[in-house]
Amino acid sequence: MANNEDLFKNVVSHSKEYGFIFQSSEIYDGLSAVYDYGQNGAELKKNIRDYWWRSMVQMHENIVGIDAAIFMHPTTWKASGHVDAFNDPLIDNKDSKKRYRADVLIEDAVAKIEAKIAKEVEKAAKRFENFDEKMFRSTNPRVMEYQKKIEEINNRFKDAMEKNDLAEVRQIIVDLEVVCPVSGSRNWTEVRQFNLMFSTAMGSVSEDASVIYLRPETAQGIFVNFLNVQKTGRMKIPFGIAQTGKAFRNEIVARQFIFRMREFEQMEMQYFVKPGTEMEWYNKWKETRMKWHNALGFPETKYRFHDHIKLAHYANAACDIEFEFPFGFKELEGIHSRTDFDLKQHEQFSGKKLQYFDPELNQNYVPYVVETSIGLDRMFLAVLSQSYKEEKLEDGSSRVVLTLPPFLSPVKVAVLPLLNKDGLPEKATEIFNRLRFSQLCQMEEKDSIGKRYRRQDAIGTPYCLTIDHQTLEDNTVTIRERDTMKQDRIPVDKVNEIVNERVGIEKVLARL
RNA sequence: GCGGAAGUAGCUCAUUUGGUAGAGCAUCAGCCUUCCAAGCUGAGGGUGGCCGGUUCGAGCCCGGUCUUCCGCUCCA
Repeated sequence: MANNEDLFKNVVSHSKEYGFIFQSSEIYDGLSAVYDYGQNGAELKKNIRDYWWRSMVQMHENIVGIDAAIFMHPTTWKASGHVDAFNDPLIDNKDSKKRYRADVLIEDAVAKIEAKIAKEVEKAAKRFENFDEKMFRSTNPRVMEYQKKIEEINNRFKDAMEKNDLAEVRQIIVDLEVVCPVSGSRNWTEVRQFNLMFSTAMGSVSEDASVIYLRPETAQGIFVNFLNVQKTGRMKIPFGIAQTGKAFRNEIVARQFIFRMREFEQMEMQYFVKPGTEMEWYNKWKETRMKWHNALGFPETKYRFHDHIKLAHYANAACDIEFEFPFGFKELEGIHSRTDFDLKQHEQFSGKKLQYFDPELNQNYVPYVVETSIGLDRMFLAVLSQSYKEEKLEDGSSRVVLTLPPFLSPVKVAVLPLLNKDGLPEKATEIFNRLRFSQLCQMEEKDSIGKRYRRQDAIGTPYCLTIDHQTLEDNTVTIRERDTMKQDRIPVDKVNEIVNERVGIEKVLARL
């Protein structure tokens, strides 16, 4: 077996060769960190999404699903903290390659001057008996000089930020002779504004248009609809709202194939609970989500929890479920106890109450939230890289096979007439036409049977039905199993029943 | 974002010092064969990532740009 790096490369090229993933706008040289799903990828992705949706919504009577718009009122992102947190002016030191927030560098420089003042004050306090600090500060020429400088800097910086004049921000840093603490040099790049949110304009007339953002996460669509769903669905706490959908982040560095994309799909569920019970539910959902992963049948050692030590401003507990990708253990899913932060923020910014009346306690409260959030594209990559196998066969030949869990496979069954004559294609068509009502099937007549088997192996088709001369005599076909390559003969009448049972999602859901 | 490497047919790669691009596999058509990538015949497919420069002439030299990979950095 090739090493992990080669293996990953092979997975990437396999995804293109067999229609799973293409680079976006490839004929125009592509667009960095944006990918399209091809004919097989779209099916696999849809099946993974379906597995998540069914396990969340269909299997939990107190979880319902919604589909909120990508565009949201701009204030949403002020309330959520995305506008402030994602709007920092950044600058790099060219020698140390370190990146700093420009505003922090300036603040540090100001702090240094303030320290100088403090030193003067301290010295003076020692020198004079009846020291009047206030008087000293307002009369000492050196202190006044420093103080004036600080005000100048602050005003310049404020002006620059208001005008969004990044060149001026850089000039302030240059004028202050700020040096990089690591390299000690003053070799700075331009200041750049990194906003992780994509923005666009809404409104047909440009003067009236307002800036709106493409959502950087789907969660806010759930929070703003909390009361709508609770009231119209007559939901009682604890209950959950699930959603899958696209989110957009203008990542500075986006790499590793579809692991970090600028446009990606999240599958999120926000679970609303009574304050004080959140840790209980947090642990419950950790367990439930891990079960969901393990039900796929991949080795359990491929998954691990990673607890966050440094918590985001909104969370009081958080962890990731990490998966061992070919490039190492990386975050696949996040489970966060978000407290009442989001709902309270939206209450404050919207002026609307977002509270639940608890009939048992006979009182209103803002619920706490436990969130599970998984990246669909990452899940896709996890499934694909875990299923990709390069096998050496007994006869010395080799094959590439995707040992996908059958219910996730893009094509469930391939119907193959052994010969392209003698009435076999007609018989195959008949079987194919019955089976296609319940499963996505393919029928192939071209090329040798062995070649057709390998082609189906390469896209992870779990079963091949082969129609041979015996089929015409006793109405049986062979069913070939992808992983073992073993064949059984089964009656044509039983084909639908057997196939549906084996490739169905039901037995996987039953394991949850 | 910084540094390094790469980009030739769908894929993997050739094209010795600059002289108007080839192979295998794949694809398509036909024939033959039929249970794990068989064979034969034929066909299609490339403005050499893109733009510019040097040159009589550039896939090859130079500059820029885009994309990808590796390392660092960043990452709610």
